[in-house]
Amino acid sequence: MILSIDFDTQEPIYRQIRSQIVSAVASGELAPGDPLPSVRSLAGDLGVNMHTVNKAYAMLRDEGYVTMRGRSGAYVADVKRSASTARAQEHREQIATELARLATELKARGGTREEFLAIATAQADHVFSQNKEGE
Amino acid sequence: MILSIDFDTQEPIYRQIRSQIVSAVASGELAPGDPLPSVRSLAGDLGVNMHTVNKAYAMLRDEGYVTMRGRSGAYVADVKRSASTARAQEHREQIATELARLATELKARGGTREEFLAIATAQADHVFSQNKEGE
DNA sequence: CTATCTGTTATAGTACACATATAACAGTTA
DNA sequence: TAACTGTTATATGTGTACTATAACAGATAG
Repeated sequence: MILSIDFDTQEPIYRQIRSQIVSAVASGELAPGDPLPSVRSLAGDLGVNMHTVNKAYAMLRDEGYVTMRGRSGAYVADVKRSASTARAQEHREQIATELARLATELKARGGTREEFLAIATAQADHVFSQNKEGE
Repeated sequence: MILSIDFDTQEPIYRQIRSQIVSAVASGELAPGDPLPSVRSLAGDLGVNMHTVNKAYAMLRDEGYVTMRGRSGAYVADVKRSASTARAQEHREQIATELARLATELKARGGTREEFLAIATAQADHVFSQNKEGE
């Protein structure tokens, strides 16, 4: 998988790395057991510092997306098998909170319930139709 | 309307002020023409600096939520009447982008399209059912 | 007209997050 | 055993958030 960093945006680099890896997990481009590049090599490829990549990896580890195996490095975990975890429940509650926030923003500008759900459905159709297996 | 600031969260104070005023506009608690407290009095009530409130007001002004009238102060604007503005279009695109982001996050953890739409519908029902007129 | 209050801008200081740089460490493995 | 992994420690520079003090132009109540 290829990561691309935008240095001109407000989103921190380590979050960009984290988001793109999560996206790859979502699309199936990264499957459980797949190895991730080492923090040093990825940092070199992206032109960023080692600690920036390490911060992204540590976050992915804390979120359950990857596991570390000593020298072997970082591997994609089977996060989908922990759907009933307390962590997974918190994750869904956080998504619900953010959805409510977006709905409120739209409503403040005159948007309707149907318009919000239309946008949500369109985006869901787009996201959940993507199912890549190999690269 | 009463604002409450959480000093222990990561969300900046000026964003908390801005969000709560937008929420009040969405619920109808604040209607077009309603006056907002002055930056100095609100800062005093909340126990924050004047510039922090001013930063929130400036953002609300740039977003079209409020208008300024010299000494009279800040008033709630009729932002719902500018639904076909370029700014309104950007706002909807930004919401769509964030919805896609949330859908991707849920999918990465094994969530389905139906589960995402179920959460979105539940939140939409909750948000769009709130319609306060007076305070 | 004039004093007052409004948002706004300028300057300065503190605190924290982000990113960098260099260095060293424990654990795993070829 | 040597090499590579993630991890941690320390230090530096930059940008944002918040505070503090001060002054300004514009609108308005008296």
